[in-house]
Amino acid sequence: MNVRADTSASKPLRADAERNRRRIVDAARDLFASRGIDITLDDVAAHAKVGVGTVYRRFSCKEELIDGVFEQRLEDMLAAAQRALEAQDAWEGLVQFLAETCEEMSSNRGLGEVVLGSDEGCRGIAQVRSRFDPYFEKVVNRALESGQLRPDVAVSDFYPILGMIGASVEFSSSVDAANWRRYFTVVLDGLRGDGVPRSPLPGRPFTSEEIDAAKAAMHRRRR
Amino acid sequence: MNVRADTSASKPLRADAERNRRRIVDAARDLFASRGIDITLDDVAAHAKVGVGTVYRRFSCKEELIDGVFEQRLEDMLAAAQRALEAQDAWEGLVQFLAETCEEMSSNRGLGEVVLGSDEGCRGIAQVRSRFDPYFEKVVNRALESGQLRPDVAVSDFYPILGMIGASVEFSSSVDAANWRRYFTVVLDGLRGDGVPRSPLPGRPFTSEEIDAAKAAMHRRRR
DNA sequence: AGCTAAGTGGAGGAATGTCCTCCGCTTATC
DNA sequence: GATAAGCGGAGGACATTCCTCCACTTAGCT
Repeated sequence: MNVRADTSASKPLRADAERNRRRIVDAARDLFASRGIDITLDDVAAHAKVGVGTVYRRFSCKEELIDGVFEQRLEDMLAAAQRALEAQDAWEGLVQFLAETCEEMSSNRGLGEVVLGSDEGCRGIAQVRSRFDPYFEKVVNRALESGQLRPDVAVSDFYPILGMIGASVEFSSSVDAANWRRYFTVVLDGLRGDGVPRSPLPGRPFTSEEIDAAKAAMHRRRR
Repeated sequence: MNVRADTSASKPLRADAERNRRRIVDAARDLFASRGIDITLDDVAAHAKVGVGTVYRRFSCKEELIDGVFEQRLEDMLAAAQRALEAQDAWEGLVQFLAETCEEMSSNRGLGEVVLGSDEGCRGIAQVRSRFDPYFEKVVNRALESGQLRPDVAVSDFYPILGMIGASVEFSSSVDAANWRRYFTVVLDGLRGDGVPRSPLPGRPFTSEEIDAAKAAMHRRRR
């Protein structure tokens, strides 16, 4: 394992080097979004159209790149949690936050892996997450207190629950990228307090051909 | 890719060879259950305490081994579906079937991968599955007709739904292998028709230390 | 007891993939 | 136009997976 390069204030990069750094980060963002966090720095180099050496000179390991790219995404989630707290209705706020997050996960494969993965080696992410947690806790507690969220769920239950919805996002992605909303709705309805009305399932179920295609894609992805 | 060895009636094996074949299948069953279907035939050989050559002589590729091991598990699922049809209450039947299947998935990591994966190269599995499908369809339709299952779900929705519960099983497995039941219950409550009463969530939510441990384990599993 | 076909083990080669270094060349900047 | 900073990407080191090969062992027959 490598020693982390010094990211804190060092002398400014030469203009061309700074330009390349940008291209690397952009390429990494794209690749993390489309292929998840299990990409190699060599992939990133090819996609950014720079040599591998250039990537390794700027980012001594993948964690630094993950940190650089996803810190901003987590800031977005934090902002979404803050907005959720401002919603008039507690349940609406929670749903809005979860929907935004899942939406983001469906267009960014890496995000789910980061949210449900370990922080270690990613200082920036760990730091944003620690600021995020109390907000999310408030969002959940508010919905609990209003009685709209079933009383026997807890904040920590939302990790496996996000993981579940992430799985349906992944399953759907190769065939109909919006279909996860059906299963998201099912889960929300399961989380509702008694007496809160259900919502109809959006979209339509998969055809059996689509199921086969989705299964084959899952199989392929595993390689 | 390899040509499939002839599994159909060939001359009987010598006693010691037959004994070894057994040990290989037993080892494969254990490994598929504990580590999923992404194991190597070399792993199987080591676990069965035979040489790799012996494994390759009997099973020309991993698919044959998967077929041999999981055909029986799918037969079990088929039997569970038949039992579900015999339950007095349609909803109870469906829940019972899903619970049995998820239970099995939680103690057999490979099963979920086979159920949600592609059949290709696994004749036995494909064949059992085609017999299974109509029974399951009946189980679901009966619950739809009784009004206990929400009217806007379809049979095909149960694939992504099983995938979701599988994800919660995986997330829970390293910390508290029974915790998936909470999320299973949430999903079931989301699938209920209006007017059918909820069930309380079993178990307890994860502590935040357990969440960290589970996230780290997910991370590690991805390697 | 002895013969032989069947079966065995596991070293190791081929193929692939990932990580990362090194150094001769290019270029921004003063 | 000098020079330090930066660049590219060939390729070495290492790991993993798949699978073959063949010298040796053994079951089962006579």
